[in-house]
Amino acid sequence: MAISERKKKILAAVVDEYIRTAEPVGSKAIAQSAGLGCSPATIRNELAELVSLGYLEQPHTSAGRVPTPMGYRMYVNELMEKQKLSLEESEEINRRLNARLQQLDDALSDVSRLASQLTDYPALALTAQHTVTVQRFDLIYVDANTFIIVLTLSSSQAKSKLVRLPISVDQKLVQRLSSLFNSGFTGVTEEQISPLLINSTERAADDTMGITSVIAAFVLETLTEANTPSASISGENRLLSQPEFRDPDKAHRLMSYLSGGGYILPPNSGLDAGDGVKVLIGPENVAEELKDSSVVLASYDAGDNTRGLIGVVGPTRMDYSAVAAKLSCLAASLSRRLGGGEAPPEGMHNKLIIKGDDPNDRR
Amino acid sequence: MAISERKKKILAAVVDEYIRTAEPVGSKAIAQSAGLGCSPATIRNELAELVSLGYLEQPHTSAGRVPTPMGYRMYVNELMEKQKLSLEESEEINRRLNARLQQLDDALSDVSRLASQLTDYPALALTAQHTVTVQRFDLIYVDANTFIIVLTLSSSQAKSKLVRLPISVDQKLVQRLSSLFNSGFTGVTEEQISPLLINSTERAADDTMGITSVIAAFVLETLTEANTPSASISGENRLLSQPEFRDPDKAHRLMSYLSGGGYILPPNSGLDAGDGVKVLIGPENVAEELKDSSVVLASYDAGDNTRGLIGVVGPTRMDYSAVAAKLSCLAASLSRRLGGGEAPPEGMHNKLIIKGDDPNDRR
DNA sequence: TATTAGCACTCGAAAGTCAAGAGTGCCAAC
DNA sequence: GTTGGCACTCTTGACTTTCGAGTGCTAATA
Repeated sequence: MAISERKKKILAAVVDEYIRTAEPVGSKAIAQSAGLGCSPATIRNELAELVSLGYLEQPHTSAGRVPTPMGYRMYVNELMEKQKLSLEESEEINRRLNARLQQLDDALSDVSRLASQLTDYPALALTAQHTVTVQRFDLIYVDANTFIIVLTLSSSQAKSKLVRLPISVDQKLVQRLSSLFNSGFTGVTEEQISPLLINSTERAADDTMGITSVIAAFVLETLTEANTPSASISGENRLLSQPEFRDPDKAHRLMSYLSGGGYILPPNSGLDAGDGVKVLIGPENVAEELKDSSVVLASYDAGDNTRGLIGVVGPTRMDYSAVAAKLSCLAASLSRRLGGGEAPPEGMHNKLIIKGDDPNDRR
Repeated sequence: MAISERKKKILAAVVDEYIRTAEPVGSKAIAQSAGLGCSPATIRNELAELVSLGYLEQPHTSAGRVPTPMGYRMYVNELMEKQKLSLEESEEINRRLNARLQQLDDALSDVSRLASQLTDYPALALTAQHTVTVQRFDLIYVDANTFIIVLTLSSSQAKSKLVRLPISVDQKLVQRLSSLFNSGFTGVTEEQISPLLINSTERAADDTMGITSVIAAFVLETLTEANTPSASISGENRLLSQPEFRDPDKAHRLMSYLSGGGYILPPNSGLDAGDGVKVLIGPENVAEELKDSSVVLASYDAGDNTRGLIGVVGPTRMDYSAVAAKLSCLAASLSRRLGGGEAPPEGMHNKLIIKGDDPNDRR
């Protein structure tokens, strides 16, 4: 349904103002702010129509207007001015991202923390489900009681573990195991590692001390960890500064949903491609707990043909424009760093160590 | 100053009751609960004295009594019955700890999350400052563009990184670098790694491609990370279910202090030894933000001659007894797993990967 | 026909009032 | 030293009142 140009301007003004103040906005305020030269009375007529069209609502008869989810949707799709970050701002983001990613590991939680700091809302970072295999297998013999397992994964990470044994092992045995694992366990997925395979390796290596199973356990553990999509959430506490979460119960419900590793995405939707930013407004969310909050999502190229997500959660009255701009810049920076086989900048190599939040952790 | 036996009983009853209900407790309630056969009037007299001694206070003239920090202190030191966990409970803790630690990495955040779940308060886990060195150094040559760095640390961890280069390297060069690093970079602390050392290694290896500095950077990064004391905090949101944090501003202040990696400990106090549990009540905390909260801390043996801390933060009206019992059990379990050079149980090896929370993250 | 000024009306938020109840402090009696 | 009794205090919650922002409608106007 088409809407007059003026109605759009008014709707935009209502949303902008409401985002700014969190208070229902009245006709007078609009008459001043939106530069269309007409009186409050005229605006009131238009507002009444916008209400009956479903874009706005009134908390009660004699209050100002508040956008409905449909109103926000219209705003996000057509009305809001796409905010461009200034050059300094986007360089700032790059710089901070760089500073973080130079650290080892924990990229995911660093990214979510950064997103939260940038936007001042709770933020999350997710990795996609993924099928990682072992590409190469090394055992380093240290001494009779000690060796190191080094796995090179198809995701271009190396994972290692120091194993100390209460018994002595023969260097020969370690070498045998190394080459057996290299032929038997490379290129296989997590599911293909069967007790059968482990047993036959154990026999072939002539391993009577159960070392094979220790190694196999590490391989499995590592693959499981690398395959599990994982999430990191930061800055839940920032919810509390939003007036819509002044009710501690409401805040608590959402926060514990989030820190329980809440599932933000519609399960089928997958992570879509492109650097586009996706906005889920209020009831558009599947999770009951999010029905009156909004989520802004941006996806990034995590290399190894997978994509990850960064998102921000806030009240429906969220500064969509600013958040979208920042997330999109952050996602682009991340993609540049992690993605696409390009040689990354000096000293930086693909690494996005997957980090587990236990999804059973909800309470 | 000595206090009559009866006063102690009464004080204990007040604290117990207040912990349970969060409401000021009156003389009548005590007369019933504490099994000392005397009337409310008698109790009132005693209460008045306890107030003037500083153990209790009244929110206003005609309200029940509430413990002061000094009252809690007395309670914690002498009065509270040391709660013993039932065998099932402590086995439950062990079991859950085990389930978590079998995962790779992230031990710290798993531990804090577990502590928070057990106690239903926000919890944190800290590692001590630490001086880790490289014990052994391996380079694995993969192909002309790829090699793997494997560091074995004095903390009995192995850390590895896959390095892909845009240029080709000679296998010989990799070997030379491996042995040079093994002699030059083992046993040295982070501070001892100087540009001088790096330069001389580079020259000795005849490395014209800057590979030495890539490796040295990884060594430095790894040591820095391993040496940095780090903290993980979980379950901040649980604060919101405490009536004393119904005020969102108050809750917000404390939560952002905590998730900013707040410094809980008096800077000089160090982490003390022993499995004792330490309680900091209200104003005993140094941080302004904690002045009206309490902290319960337990230290664990993190192996490698260092100790770590687990702690729980809550209102001064905290169930000290239960929290102390749980933390102490958890710390003991952890110590058993990480500490003391003992061979850990099947499949478990020393690993407490240090995980960074950026201390500059405060806002 | 679209816009505007004017005005009565509505409703929520904030302030004020009041009664009920829990708990005290004190006194006199045991 | 302990207890029952009683007047007093202070908070809490319910109820009322007031105030003001904002509306919807109508009639006048461009």
